[in-house]
Amino acid sequence: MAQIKHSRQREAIRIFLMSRKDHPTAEAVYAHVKEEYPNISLGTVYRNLTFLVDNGEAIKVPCDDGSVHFDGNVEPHPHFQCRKCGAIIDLDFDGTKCENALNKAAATDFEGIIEGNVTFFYGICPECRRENS
Amino acid sequence: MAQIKHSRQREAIRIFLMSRKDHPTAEAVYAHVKEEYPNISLGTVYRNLTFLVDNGEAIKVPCDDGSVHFDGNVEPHPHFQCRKCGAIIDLDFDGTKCENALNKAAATDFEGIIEGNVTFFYGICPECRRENS
DNA sequence: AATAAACTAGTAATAATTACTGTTATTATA
DNA sequence: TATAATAACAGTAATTATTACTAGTTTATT
Ligand SMILES: [Mn+2]
Ligand SMILES: [Mn+2]
Ligand SMILES: [Zn+2]
Ligand SMILES: [Zn+2]
Repeated sequence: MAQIKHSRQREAIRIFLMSRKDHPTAEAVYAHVKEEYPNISLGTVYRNLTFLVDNGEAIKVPCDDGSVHFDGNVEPHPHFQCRKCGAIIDLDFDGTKCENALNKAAATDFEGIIEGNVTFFYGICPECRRENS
Repeated sequence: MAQIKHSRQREAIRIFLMSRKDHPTAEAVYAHVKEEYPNISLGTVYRNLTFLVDNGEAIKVPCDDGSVHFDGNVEPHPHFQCRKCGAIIDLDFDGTKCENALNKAAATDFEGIIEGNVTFFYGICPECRRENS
């Protein structure tokens, strides 16, 4: 029952995450919030990102290349990463049907419990595609 | 055309990976190969794991929790991680159909190129399920 | 056997993240 | 509104995973 106190820094981080669609890293969040709070510490950013994730106000997006990004959009939605530039992009389609089908298929002959799955897409992002052609 | 020279250490790592079904981490590989080659360096393990992955003799399995595991089974197959104990387990079913369907669905209204996707399952492994009940 | 270069052990360096500590900001309450 | 309790902070140190470096060793070729 430890109470939660408001903090300007946490709020700034939250607002920033929600305003972005490009899934910033902890470092990117730090770089931005530093403009408003020049003394903010990187530890504070990490602590609050974890806090927000734990409280359902943000999502942690661990990518296939090992990098970790954050998302202010907590609606479940699939992600895509560009093999060229590493950008993380939202994919706007509903994969629920496929997801459920996969879970069901996976559960066959499996003695454990399949609770769900995360599908991560990769390829070439629109920008890199244009540049390349 | 840099030639490749055989090395006992690399071979030991390769053999060990192939003999395992539990997807060891770099550290776990190190711990084991150290028994046969007490002087082997952790750097050598990392270098060779990367080598094997680059040469199609192993697969790198970056998990949702940030940990990185390795797999001597290079046949494409889906993975599952237990939320309780963290174990990585192979799932023996063919998800190709769903995967293709997902790629197609994802490609709709997407200006980039969807090359593929990685689906990672999570839940409770058989062992943890038994213990818990 | 001699040579060249790939590979190794040992160690140092880097990157990402977490832990610690004394100080500050926030909230509840007198 | 002042006081008190403590959540949260800044600054820094520590940890973890991984990569880079270098002098010496092993492997393959002549
Ligand atoms: Mn997103
Ligand atoms: Mn496997
Ligand atoms: Zn791109
Ligand atoms: Zn388990």
